[in-house]
Amino acid sequence: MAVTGAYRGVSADDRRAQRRGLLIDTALDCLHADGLAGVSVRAVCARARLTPRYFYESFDDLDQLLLASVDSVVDEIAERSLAALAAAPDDLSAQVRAAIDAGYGVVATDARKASAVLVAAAGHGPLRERRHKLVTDYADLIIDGLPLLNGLGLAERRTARTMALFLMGGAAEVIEAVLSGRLRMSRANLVDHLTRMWVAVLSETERAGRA
Amino acid sequence: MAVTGAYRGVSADDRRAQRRGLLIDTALDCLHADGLAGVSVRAVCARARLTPRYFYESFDDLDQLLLASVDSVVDEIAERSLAALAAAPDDLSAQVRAAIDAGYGVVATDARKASAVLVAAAGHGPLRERRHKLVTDYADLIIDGLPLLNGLGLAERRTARTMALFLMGGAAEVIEAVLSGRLRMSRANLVDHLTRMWVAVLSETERAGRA
DNA sequence: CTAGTGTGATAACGACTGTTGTCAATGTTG
DNA sequence: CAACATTGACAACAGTCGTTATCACACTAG
Repeated sequence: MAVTGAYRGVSADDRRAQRRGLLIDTALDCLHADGLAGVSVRAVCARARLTPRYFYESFDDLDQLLLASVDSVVDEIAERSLAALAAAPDDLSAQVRAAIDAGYGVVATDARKASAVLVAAAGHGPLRERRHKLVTDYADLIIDGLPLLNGLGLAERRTARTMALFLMGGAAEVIEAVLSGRLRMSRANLVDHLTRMWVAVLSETERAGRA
Repeated sequence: MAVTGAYRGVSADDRRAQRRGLLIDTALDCLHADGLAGVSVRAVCARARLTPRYFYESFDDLDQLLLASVDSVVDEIAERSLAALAAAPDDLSAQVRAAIDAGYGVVATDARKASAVLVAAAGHGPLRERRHKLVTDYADLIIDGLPLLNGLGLAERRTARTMALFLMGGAAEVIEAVLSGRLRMSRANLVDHLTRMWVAVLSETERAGRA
C-alpha cells in the first residue's frame, strides 16, 4: 500500500508533505475555533477535506499532530526572535526590544498561533511535557543570547533560569491580555512596557548576581 | 421532586450543600489526575460515589462545575494573600514577600489546586472568560493593596495593570516550574527570587510613572 | 406498620471519539 | 486499450460523552 508514483504532476513524497502540512495548518484552525477539545481526527480531516486515512499516513496519534502544530509555531517565534536579537545593536534595551517585537509579530498577525502557544500551556500528557521543554529551551536561549548574562557560574545559572521563566511567563500573560482585547494598547506601547520590565528584572538580577 | 425532608439527621439544604462541595472537591481530583479532558459528568460522579442526578441537582452544566472549582481555589489564594499583605509591616519588600508566600502556600500544599489554576489558563469558552476576569481582579487587588501605587491617574492605572499582569504571569510560570519538579528550589529561595523580581518591576514602574 | 421521601444502581438515547476496512471513481503508466 | 496506483466517500467497531428515565432499597414521618 506504499504510495510511490506521481499524481497530477506531484511526486509521492511531495504529496505526503503537502497533506502533512495541510493537517498541521488545519489543526491550528480547529485549535483556535474550538479549543483543544475541538481537535479530533475527524474534525481536522473534515476541515482539511481529507480522510482519516491520510491522517494516519502522517501521524501515529492526535498528540503527534498537536505537537507538530505547536512546534511549528514555537519554532517560528524562536527563529524570528533570535534573528532580531542577533541583528540588534550591542545594547541591552535594544536587544530585548528587538526580540520581543519580533516574537510578538508572529502571534499578533495570526491569532491561531497565539491560541496554539496558550493552549499548549494547559494541555496534559505529551503536550504538557513538550511545553516544559520548550519553555526551558527558551530560557536558555535568553540566557545565552544576552551578553549581560554570559559567564555565569552554576549557582547563578539557576537564578538566571528562574528569571528567564519569570520574564516569559509575564510577557505571555500581558500579550494574551492584549490579543484578547482585555488590555487595549498599541503594539509600540506593549513592546515598550515589556522591554522596560524585562530590563528592570535583568538589571536587578545581574546586580544581585554580582553582589 | 423537590428535596425537602431531613435524612440521617441532616437537613435537605445541608445535604445538597454537602454534595455540591463533594463534587467541587472531586472535580479538583479529576482535573489533577487526567487534565481538563478527565473532568466529565460521569467521571466526577463515579469518583465522588454519586449519581449523575446529583450532579444536575447542583450544576446546570459541566462548565458550571469547573467554574465553581476554579473559583474555590482562586478565592482561597486571594483571601490568604490579601490577609498576609494587610498584616505585613509597611515595607514594600515585606508586603510583597508576605503576599507571595501566602499565595504559594495554598498551591504548594495541594497540587490539585495548582493544577486547577493552571488548567483554567488554557480552557476555552466560559472558563477562559472567567480566568480573564480573575486575572484582572487580581491585578486590581495588587494595585490597591500596595500603597506605593495608590493615587494613580487613569493613564498610570493602565500601566499599573499591565505591570500587575506581568507580575502574575511571571510568578505563575516560575511556580509551575517548581511544582512540576523542573526547577528544584526551596520554598524560601523561590519566595526570595519572586520577591526580588516583583520589587524590581514595581520600583521601576513607580519610577517611570513619576518621571 | 404504612405511606411517602431520599438514595443509589442501572439502562437508555443519540452523538461523538479513534481506528480500520471496504469500494467506486479518478488518475497514471504499461 | 488494459493494469495499476491513488484518491475520496462511507461503513463498521467498541468506547465514552451528556442527559434523562426507571426501579429497588433505605430511611423518615405519621
